[in-house]
Amino acid sequence: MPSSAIKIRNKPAATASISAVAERAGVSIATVSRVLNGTKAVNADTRERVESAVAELGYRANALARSLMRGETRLLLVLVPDFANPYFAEIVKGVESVTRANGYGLVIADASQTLSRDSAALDSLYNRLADGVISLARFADLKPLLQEIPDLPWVACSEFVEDSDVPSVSIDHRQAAIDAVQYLLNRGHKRIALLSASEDYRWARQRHEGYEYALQRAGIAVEPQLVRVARGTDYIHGMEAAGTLLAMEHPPTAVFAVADTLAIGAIKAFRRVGRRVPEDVAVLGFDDIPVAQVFEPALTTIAQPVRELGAAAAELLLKRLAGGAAESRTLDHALIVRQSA
Amino acid sequence: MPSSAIKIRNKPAATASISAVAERAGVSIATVSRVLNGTKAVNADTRERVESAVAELGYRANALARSLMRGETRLLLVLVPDFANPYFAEIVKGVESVTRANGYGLVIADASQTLSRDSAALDSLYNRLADGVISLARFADLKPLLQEIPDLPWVACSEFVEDSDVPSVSIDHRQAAIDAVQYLLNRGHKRIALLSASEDYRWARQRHEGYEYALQRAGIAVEPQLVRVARGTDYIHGMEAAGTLLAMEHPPTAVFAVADTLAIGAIKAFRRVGRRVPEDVAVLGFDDIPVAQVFEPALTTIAQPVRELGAAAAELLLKRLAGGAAESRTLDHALIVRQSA
DNA sequence: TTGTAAGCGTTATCAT
DNA sequence: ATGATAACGCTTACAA
Repeated sequence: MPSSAIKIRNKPAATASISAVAERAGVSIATVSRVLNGTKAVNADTRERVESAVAELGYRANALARSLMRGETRLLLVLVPDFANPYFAEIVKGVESVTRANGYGLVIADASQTLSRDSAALDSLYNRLADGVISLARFADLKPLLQEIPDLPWVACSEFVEDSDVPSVSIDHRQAAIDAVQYLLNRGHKRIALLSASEDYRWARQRHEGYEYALQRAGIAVEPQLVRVARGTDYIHGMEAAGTLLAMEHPPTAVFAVADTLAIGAIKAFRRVGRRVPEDVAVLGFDDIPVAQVFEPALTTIAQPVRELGAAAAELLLKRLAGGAAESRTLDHALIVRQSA
Repeated sequence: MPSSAIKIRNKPAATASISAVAERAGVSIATVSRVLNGTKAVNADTRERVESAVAELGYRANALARSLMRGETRLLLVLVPDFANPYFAEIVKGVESVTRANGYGLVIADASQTLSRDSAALDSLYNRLADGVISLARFADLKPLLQEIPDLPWVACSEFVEDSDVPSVSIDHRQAAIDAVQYLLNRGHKRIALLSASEDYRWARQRHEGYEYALQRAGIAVEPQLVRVARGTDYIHGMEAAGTLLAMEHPPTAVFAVADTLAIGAIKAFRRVGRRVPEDVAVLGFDDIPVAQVFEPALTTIAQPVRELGAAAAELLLKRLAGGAAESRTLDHALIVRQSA
């Protein structure tokens, strides 16, 4: 016995292939394939022989070879712009609940800017590895991405692709923003600021539009100084962007943030300069992320049916893969009134 | 299962194959392969012909076939127990930063309980699809998982596998807990409660051990009533578990929570019954998640080098794939003092 | 330098 | 019911 007592590699032969199983069971590889897939009738005793050979060898079919033959991988590619965002995480869970039930696996890939820029990367990594794509990627990244994986069924979730036949699942971001601002108007606010995010996200632009529409509908002029665009969607970006808001000559009495993280950042910034929320400034968020209800003041916000969004996107894609025509869907949002506004 | 109505297995030249390129360029497929991979010298003009044929046809090599031949996929499987947890998300980012630089792609899979239970699922979905595995899965799920993908190099991150040669990357959870509790002791606290999580997570157990050790070392007896185990790691679970803590006859003056989410939940629960943090009860968390510094009071907590954890795990695995011996690593943690304790 | 051909591990189409 | 055998799209000796 060598002293290197470690190396517990019980698998001496690398991997058993189908031919090894066939040999051991004394049948042809075709028969093995049949019992594995239950594709055709096989005698009870031969089936048993094959099955025990499989067990003894610890055989597992090579997914690569199988997919190559079948022309399908039963894998779906999910493009996520930011793992750290719980919003996307929830959507993925929704996606997974339906794909798993249908025997599909998920390949989740980071569709961050770096990847989107270097178009070849995505292709060389995942080309032909998935049967379809569900994308949560930024609007701005979507088109280049789409070119990279052209001949695959796509479904966009939360975002959408203009001038294309890519179906999408989303809430009506514009209408949701209108509802949010209208709520603030109803509470008597006249000077309402917008804390927006990069409009590389289509939803940011749409919420922005809703904000302006609601204001104009109420006969209130949109003041450019009241619109701040955060450099990202983290708490810190909300703090930054909201920082100077209250230093204005005529500060806003309410703020509509296009994301809860930005809203919380803003609240934090306001507190630092001694303002209270909602007494001095009302703050309304978007997304209803988990902290929203635990933060103090608890966030008044727009909730998206995140899980359902993901599930619907998956259903759409599966339907499309099955040859059916998939139509875009719009799901309902809801205004959740808590304490911050 | 599909309702066998229609089997549209039409592959009407959906994608150009290597032979199409060869034909168009007037060369053999071998030559095409060579210019694609730069594996051997090719005449300048033939190379050009091939390249333009590739461009015209929009040809992209089929990753499946290529991997089947090469015996490697250049894909790494990352097992994540919970997408919604930003802690794991950050680790994945760390992993990605190094894998991307080395030309490896990531297949991120949900290693939730459901998947771990049904062992066949993991195998049938991802078998042979990855060259190696980085697992963030729960300790309790790890072993069954490991059996499913036996002949693949594994690296555990944050968790580890006892009695195996699976290398791991982690901080010293036990020592971190000792540091945390010692800090509270130094501040004069004698009655310190533990808010723990399911010990399906090995780190939960280790932090628990550290808690007990630090107390005993200080000559303080461990009181079972002061130890509460939350049913999960969400905010709500922290609220639940901490709820009755202050209703005790001799309530604790400080709480050490094994996760920031639990800590925040606890603070929320304490506030509900009119207690102030840190004046009435000090609360110390773990992980330093993004909200920790924005929440009020800002969380005193133990920070893990999350990004580095992921990067180190990836480096370990890559090294192992390259044939080298990979050794487990322990990274440093840090106590971050803010306001809650 | 280039082409021929033998696999890689499956599934699918024939016969038998 | 079972067995040859031809794909699937690629890489890589081995020839030419």
